[in-house]
Amino acid sequence: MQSSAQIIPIRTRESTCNECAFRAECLAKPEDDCPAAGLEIPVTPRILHRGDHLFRTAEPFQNIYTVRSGAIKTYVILQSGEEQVIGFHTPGDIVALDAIYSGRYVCNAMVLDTSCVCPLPYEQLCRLSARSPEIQSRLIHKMSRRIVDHEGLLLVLGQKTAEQRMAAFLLHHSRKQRQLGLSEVDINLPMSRADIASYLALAVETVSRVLTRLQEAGLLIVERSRVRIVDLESLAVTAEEIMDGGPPAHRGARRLH
Amino acid sequence: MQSSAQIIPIRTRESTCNECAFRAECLAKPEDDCPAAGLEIPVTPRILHRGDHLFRTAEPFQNIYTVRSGAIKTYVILQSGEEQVIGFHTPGDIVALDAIYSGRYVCNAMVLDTSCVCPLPYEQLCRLSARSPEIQSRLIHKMSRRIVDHEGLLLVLGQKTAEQRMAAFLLHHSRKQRQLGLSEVDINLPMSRADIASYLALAVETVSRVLTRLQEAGLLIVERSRVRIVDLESLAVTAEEIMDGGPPAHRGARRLH
DNA sequence: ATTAACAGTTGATCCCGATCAATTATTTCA
DNA sequence: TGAAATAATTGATCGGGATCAACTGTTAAT
Repeated sequence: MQSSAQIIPIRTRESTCNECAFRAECLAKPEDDCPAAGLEIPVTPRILHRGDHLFRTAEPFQNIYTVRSGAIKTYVILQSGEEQVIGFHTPGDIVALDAIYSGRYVCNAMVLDTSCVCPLPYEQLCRLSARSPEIQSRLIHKMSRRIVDHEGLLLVLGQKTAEQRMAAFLLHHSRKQRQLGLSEVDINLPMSRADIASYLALAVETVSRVLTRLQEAGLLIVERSRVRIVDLESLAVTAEEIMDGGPPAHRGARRLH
Repeated sequence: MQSSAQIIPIRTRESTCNECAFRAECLAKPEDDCPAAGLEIPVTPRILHRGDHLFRTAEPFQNIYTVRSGAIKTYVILQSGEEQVIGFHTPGDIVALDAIYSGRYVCNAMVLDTSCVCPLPYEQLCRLSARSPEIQSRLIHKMSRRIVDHEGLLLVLGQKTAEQRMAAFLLHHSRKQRQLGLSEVDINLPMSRADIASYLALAVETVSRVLTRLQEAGLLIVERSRVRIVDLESLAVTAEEIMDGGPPAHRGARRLH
């Protein structure tokens, strides 16, 4: 488990958000300087590795975490003992927004890939946002966006076929990567097939089969945790529900219900 | 459509939250008086009737709405032309938290039953919450709770059988009613079977069949939009996933996946 | 009261995706 | 390096719930 990733050169001593290259995607303001020095959030970025936990269910809630790099999965353990994946979090995302309500973490957060996160003490963030309308607005926007994303996911889980779910999942990652200035066709999936299956409410076998099918249809090239999107357009058509009466351009896009 | 409900005696002129009987469930503070008169939110409660719309998709976002009484459903129109129900909102809930992110309403909000709502101009609310940590905290808590609820719903849609979904749905309403000081066994369902089916990602026929089955099992008495829960305990067992190895106390509770 | 439009229930059949089973990579660690 | 454990793929079968179809209330309008 001890790899060279451990010695990534990053300052882990306390610093402020003014120095952070990721501030445009974070809670801090996008401008070059905070208008008042007092508005800076002192943070201690942490490097974590695959398998590490940020927090676990029922622990008292102290920090929310902004993801700077890497990937985090949140999950709960069902009464059956099975693991149920709740979400995947990549750079720009905030982890633990669901813990604010109860004051306890409601899921476990596990690192999928070497990651850098900024723990933000919630109490401190509240005091800060009370003095800074901009920070307050950013937090609320992040939360609103999470609600929108969840509503989209509810549609996917409730109304889409296995093929459509997988397509929507890949498109989501594609768009997120583009938003971060990365490639929108070379997708890295740091989570296991089992994680994807749990998240999309499918069987592992189905995930595997659907990936194969999408590859055979010429939409993807799948190579382990590496997926290259060959036909982004068709993938979008597959994910979205087709308009009635339109030409059935692609075999993968059927309607349901 | 013109019923006596129209003449409910309520002051619809502008008033403040200090006078609202529902403030404990609203965004305003629970204490008897606001510490500063300036923190009061001037609101104009509105009475709406079945079929009325609070707002529609793509309209510019101006207000969030707190529900005082009645029931609101939010929905979107899919490309197929079908209606997809996103959520049901009852007293204490806030409608349009998902519109903050984009600045546009992302769904339609239709009144299911004669309702009283308070439109809260979002800009105004922001300015207010910037000066009142309590208000800010309440808004954030409401949003966090919505996120938690969505996560629960994702589990239900993704991992539960038709029977479990229906049981979870009824329990959700039961608990909400109890929280409001109403009966936890006499549930009123102001939405149609089609609405329930859409929300739970089931066919209308399945909703009907499951209700019949739960009634035959002695857990419910179904009478049109009126459901009486006879065996709350068994309904909870049906909804929750059963612990492995435990005695299979109830026929309705099987595991899946 | 009569009809139409709609909402809800019940029955028969079918299909997508889960499950069971076997095989083939790929890690992990002695 | 090799063995054991784990992850991923592929095949065969089965079932929960969708779909199609018919029927039965309810509500609405004249």
